[in-house]
Amino acid sequence: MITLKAKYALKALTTLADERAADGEALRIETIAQRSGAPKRFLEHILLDLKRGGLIGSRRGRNGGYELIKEPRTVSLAQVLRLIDGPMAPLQCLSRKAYQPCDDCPDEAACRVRAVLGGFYDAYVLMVESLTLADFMADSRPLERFASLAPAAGE
Amino acid sequence: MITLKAKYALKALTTLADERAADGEALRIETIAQRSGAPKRFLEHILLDLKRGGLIGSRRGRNGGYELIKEPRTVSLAQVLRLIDGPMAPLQCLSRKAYQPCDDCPDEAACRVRAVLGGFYDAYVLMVESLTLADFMADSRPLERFASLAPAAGE
DNA sequence: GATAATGTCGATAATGTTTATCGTGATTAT
DNA sequence: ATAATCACGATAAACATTATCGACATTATC
Repeated sequence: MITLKAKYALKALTTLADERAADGEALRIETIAQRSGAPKRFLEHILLDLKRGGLIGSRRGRNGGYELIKEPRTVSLAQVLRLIDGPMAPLQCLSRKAYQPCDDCPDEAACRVRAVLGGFYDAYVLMVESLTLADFMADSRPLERFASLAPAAGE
Repeated sequence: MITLKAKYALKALTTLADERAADGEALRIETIAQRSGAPKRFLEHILLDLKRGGLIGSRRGRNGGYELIKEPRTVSLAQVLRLIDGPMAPLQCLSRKAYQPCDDCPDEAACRVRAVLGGFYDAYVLMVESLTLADFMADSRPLERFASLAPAAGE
């Protein structure tokens, strides 16, 4: 499960990406809240996170608002999930950006769970890094690129 | 992140699978705790969950203990994760075994987040269902079967 | 049948995470 | 000035995670 916060973030980013595609203005929090369905006061914090992450920009004061400052196809799902929900790895000892040894593991190299999930996580990362905000916008079939996986299910 | 509880469960199952492969006896909680590194009193509950899930069997009383009652290659990672951590879907509205409409979504069919993550989750499920306890045991290279994914990273 | 070994299982609790809401301050256009 | 708007720390309710404990049930053995 991704958190609801991350879901709101993706909806907000999609809203901003749509607006950008339409050559629109910066959008107020209120407007983003309405279009994305996120609670306004909660969304404030989410937008701040996205801003700190360099994905969106803001203007304060009258006529202020938020706008996307990256090309949608350069913003990966992985980037957003890491920014909002933190490390994605199934085990902390497998995290690329936030590695930490697991407290319960005396010998990391001997850990079978780590070995198996490590291989799995490699594939996982390829997927979430190849999905981008652009995939959330139009009527794309973004995951047909993973169709090659299907044969693996047969075994 | 999978929970520590799920990690303990996988280590315990691997321990039991190893014992089974060696034609060993049922193992006491204490012994499983030592071999898997899980706290004994916490492990109790985990083993109960695994028993209720039909993966292991137990004998009470003197000379009691736990043993794996399934062929390791018939126990998927997905099964264990669902049993211990609950639904795996990135959104509850995408869960196969525990579907529920998302509270924040007025129109599920129009939800772009759902559409994109849905495609992603399909691939994810194929992976976790094709990994089995057998992959955790020997010196296997379980994830080479997902090597076909690699080209997708190039774009 | 008494005893010791062992699984069963509900209660409790410390800690952290998630999902918010609120008040106040800072900035900007008019 | 004033009104509109973002910035951001404080707070809190609800829930999840990670345990530990005590008491009970079952079984083998003496």
